[in-house]
Amino acid sequence: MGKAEDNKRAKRNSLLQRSYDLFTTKGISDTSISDIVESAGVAKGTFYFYFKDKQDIIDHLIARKSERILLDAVNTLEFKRSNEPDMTTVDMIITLADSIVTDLSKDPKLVKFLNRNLTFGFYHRAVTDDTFITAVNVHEEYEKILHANGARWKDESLMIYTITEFISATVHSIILYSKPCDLDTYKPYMFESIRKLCEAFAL
Amino acid sequence: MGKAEDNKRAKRNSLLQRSYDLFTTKGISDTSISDIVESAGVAKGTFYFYFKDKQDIIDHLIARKSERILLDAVNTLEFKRSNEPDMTTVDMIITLADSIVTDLSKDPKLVKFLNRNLTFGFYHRAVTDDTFITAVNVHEEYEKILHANGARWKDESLMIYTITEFISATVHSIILYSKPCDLDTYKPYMFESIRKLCEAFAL
Amino acid sequence: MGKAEDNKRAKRNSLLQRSYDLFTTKGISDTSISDIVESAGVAKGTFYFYFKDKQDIIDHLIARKSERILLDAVNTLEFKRSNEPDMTTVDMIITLADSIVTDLSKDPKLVKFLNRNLTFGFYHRAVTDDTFITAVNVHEEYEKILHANGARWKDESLMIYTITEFISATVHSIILYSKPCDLDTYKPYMFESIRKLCEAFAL
Amino acid sequence: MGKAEDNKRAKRNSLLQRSYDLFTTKGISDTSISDIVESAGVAKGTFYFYFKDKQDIIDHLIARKSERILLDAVNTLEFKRSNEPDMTTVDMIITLADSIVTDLSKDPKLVKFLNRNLTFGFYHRAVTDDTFITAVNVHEEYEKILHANGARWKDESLMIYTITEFISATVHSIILYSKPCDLDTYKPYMFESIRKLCEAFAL
DNA sequence: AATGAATGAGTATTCATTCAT
DNA sequence: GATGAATGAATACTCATTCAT
Repeated sequence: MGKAEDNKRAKRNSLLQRSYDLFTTKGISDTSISDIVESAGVAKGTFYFYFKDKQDIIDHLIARKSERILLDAVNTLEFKRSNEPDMTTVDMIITLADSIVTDLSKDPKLVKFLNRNLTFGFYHRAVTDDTFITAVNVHEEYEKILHANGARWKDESLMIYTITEFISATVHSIILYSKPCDLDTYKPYMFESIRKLCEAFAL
Repeated sequence: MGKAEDNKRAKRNSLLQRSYDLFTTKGISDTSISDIVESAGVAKGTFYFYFKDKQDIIDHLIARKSERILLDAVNTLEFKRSNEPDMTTVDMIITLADSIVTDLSKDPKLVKFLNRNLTFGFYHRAVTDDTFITAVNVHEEYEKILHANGARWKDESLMIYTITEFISATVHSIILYSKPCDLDTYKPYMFESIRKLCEAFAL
Repeated sequence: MGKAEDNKRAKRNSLLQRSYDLFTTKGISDTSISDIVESAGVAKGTFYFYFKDKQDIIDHLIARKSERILLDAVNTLEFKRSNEPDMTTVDMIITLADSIVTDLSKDPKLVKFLNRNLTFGFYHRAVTDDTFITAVNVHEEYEKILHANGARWKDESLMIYTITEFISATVHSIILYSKPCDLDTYKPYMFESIRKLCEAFAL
Repeated sequence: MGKAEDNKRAKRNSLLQRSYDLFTTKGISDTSISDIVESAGVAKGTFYFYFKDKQDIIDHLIARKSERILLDAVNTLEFKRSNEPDMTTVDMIITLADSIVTDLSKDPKLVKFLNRNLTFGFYHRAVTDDTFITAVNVHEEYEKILHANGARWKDESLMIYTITEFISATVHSIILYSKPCDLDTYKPYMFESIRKLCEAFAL
């Protein structure tokens, strides 16, 4: 039983991993299903056993990758809080943002791939498998942080949306093209901006 | 003499207009050059006489449309200032944002087409013809407004970048899918956010 | 098992045969891939499953056809030698030439198709599949004949090159246009010329 | 009068020269009429005033270039004969061949362009303008040389055909790819071969 | 669960040629 | 004689998808 299951999971992961490599190397539209299955060493039909179509595997990849970034930020924050238990909520948010931006700046290919779709994991997709189920947990995780220290906000959901969109939008051109400036130059403005955005949602 | 010139311009405009209609109706990648020329009533070769390729006409369209939105906002502001000469710079920025968002909300197809590329006219393209030349003037126009009343900022360029990216990123999902809320609900948060972002750049 | 293999081979051969017919009837550049697949009764994609592109099928055809001509000449020679074991090497070469020219004269379309590329099988192509592998053997076969009776030459490779180029160049216009004379008129001159060319390479 | 004539001739020559440059640089089929007229600085329609189509300008170019090579050889021979009045006809032919091959080896692009069509000027084309009329004179020139010293041959026309085809066929791959050997290595074999071919046509 | 041969609609792009001015 | 805007047929090649095995 488990053996066949493992085999399936391995094949699926191989397809995901290889297609991600190809997407980030050659670009999405220049990567064909043929390229993917050849790289993964499976037959063409097999691809369609595991994924509905090309967009389907792209969506899974975005969810998977953005989830990792978002959860990594949560972990970083938790570690920091264990040393500084008295952080304000705003400082916690800045910490999350810093982690996200730092992760992204280490992986410009991922930035290109996500293409400002960092928020994807939160909203745009029906929950079809475990990957997406976890993505939902991410959202909950963030709401929990917002409420830490009994902080209250005008609208938590809109606040998450606003800040996340702000980060992924501004960071995009800066990481990929260093335009209109490089990341280190922009970071202070960004953190100050986030701080101010928090104020905008403060009760 | 001018007759032939007029004829050319008319044909070019027809291609631009028809392709925009098709792009926003069927989507960009589902619109073929065949569709465009058929709709414009010209031969296929004619398309390639006026535009280098599909991306070329898309770029011209984005520049043209975003330029109109951006300039419309400037005009709206100027009209308002003629009645309220004492507006603060921040209020002027909010006015610009309001005009842009209002324009976009009236034309969701345009939002979809621009796909968060509102800033396109500002940065991403060499200046090759009159369309793009005007786009440059837009940028100057906005810098002028920032400096009205002798206001001073930490970095005008980064400020324009930050606010423009903020608007186009947040507005996108809201206008197209009313997610996570509709525009009227979001507007107060948005304006408050912009106000705060200005603070972040205030000297 | 073998069934699927047979089917593939049959389809491949059908493409080869039909494209040859079209190439020699309408001309190579006036034959489109559409024409070929329509004639072979397969889908367009199928063509590209079996051949890399148009030039690829042309190369295979040239190798295939020139190989047949060249090997046919070897067989003719072997049959003749079984009756006349004492042939001189020069007479053997004339015999080969006669067989080649006779074959070609029976098939002007092939002459046009090969377009002075008779030597193709010898030199110009990496050995990629069985067709081309055989082509290599042809070359060895000819070297063997040159060395029959212990004959020695200044340079066998250059000799084969010289004579093969001589035949394919002179025969071309004569078979296709009977210019500057017809083949029967030219043959004595040709054989005498070859005899003399052999002398030029005799040690 | 003459002025307009001169202008026409200049334009025609410009088209010929520029197209030759493009044909030998980019290749014939990769050179479009657009490329030619752009390079020559005339309008598209003008091309069709001077030449019937692409093949027409190619034919004129081949005639023009091969004529020059062939006449250059005649001049070289005449110069040599003024010093060595007692040359045998065979030596004269070798001298012609040497001149032709030397010219070609200095200009591989021309070899590629002529593509074994050196004999073109002699046979394949109706005489339509002065260029081609001259080409005919070339032929007469060569017959005259064959008859020098009262030499007699089985068939002068076939002899010219045979030797010319021999040269252009063998020299092609050698100059362009140094295959199967380089020109200096091949020259002795070539001259010996030509000498022998002359014997084949000797009465 | 996996294969891979077969599909065929679909696309962008080229270019020789024409003809009204 | 010259122009260049307009043509539109023609073509090679791709690729997501299916389905019999």
